[in-house]
Amino acid sequence: MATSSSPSSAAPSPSPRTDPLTLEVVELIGTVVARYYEEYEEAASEHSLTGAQARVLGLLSIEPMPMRRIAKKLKCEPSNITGIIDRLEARGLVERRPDPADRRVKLAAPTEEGVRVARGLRDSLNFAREPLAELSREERVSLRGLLRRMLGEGA
Amino acid sequence: MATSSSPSSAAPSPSPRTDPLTLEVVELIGTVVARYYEEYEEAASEHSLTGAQARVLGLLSIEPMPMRRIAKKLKCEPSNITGIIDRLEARGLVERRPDPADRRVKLAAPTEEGVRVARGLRDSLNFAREPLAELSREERVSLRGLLRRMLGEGA
DNA sequence: TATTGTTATACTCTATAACTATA
DNA sequence: TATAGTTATAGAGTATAACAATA
Repeated sequence: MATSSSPSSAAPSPSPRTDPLTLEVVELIGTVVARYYEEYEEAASEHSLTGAQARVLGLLSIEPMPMRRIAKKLKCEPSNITGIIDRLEARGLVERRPDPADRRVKLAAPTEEGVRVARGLRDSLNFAREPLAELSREERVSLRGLLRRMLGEGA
Repeated sequence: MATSSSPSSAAPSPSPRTDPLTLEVVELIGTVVARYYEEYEEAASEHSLTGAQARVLGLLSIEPMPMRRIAKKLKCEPSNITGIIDRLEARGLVERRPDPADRRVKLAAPTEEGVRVARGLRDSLNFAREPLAELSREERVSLRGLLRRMLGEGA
């Protein structure tokens, strides 16, 4: 922390755990996460969906998939997906289709109505995320770069 | 403000909803949020706490407060806090104290053990958030500025 | 024998409404 | 009368374990 020597060009970090700057950024990220989450739940609620239902529907609206895979994406137990799909199906937003290649598998796919709701959800989310409009184009490019670096190669 | 001429210096944004750059940044923020949330739940779980319990304990470790206020901070109904505090109290991490000024109020405060657990939780979180270490000091300063701008005056 | 989806069970979080004890 | 905390209730998400159908 205090008087580190830091020899090289751009010292990567003096001591990531205690550095006040890092703690401040961590705090800010926490705030972003909290706000984002709130707004996601709110947007879901406006469409009479729970957060989990909205996440599953959003996932399926990109690509139908086996129940098992949904569980992996959501990082929860497969048994939970049964109930979530049940409720989405009861509302006519999702249907279970047989997989021609493997009769054990059920493919969950959004109905037309489900696609519409997913689209509406995505739109209200983009709207909610508009704090980004505060930033100029250059700043958004900069933010994109920093977030990519933070997230590593994967993103 | 559709086809605004945007006279000033740095054009703030062409059309925040559809601009590919903005969508890309939104996507990245979504990834950060998901990862952050996962790691939070994971850290809580390592201390045998649920996410909600960890959030309440973290809150109280900064400052003891009336149950009602916890509900406001967590944006949930006050009746829910009763159960969460019950479970934290049963584990000896939190206690209910009378408020000398108002006998209706109960102040929730962490025990010594609760303070220790809260500290451990915070440490594992900071550890989990270490992707920031990828960034140089300058980059973190830049990120801090961008996040502040995004979040508006409040932060 | 292994895998997919399901059921059964138990726990936690959530909102709503009614209750109590204070104010 | 209004407020703080609680209780009761019901719905949803979660993990665990056991099951049927299929591979």
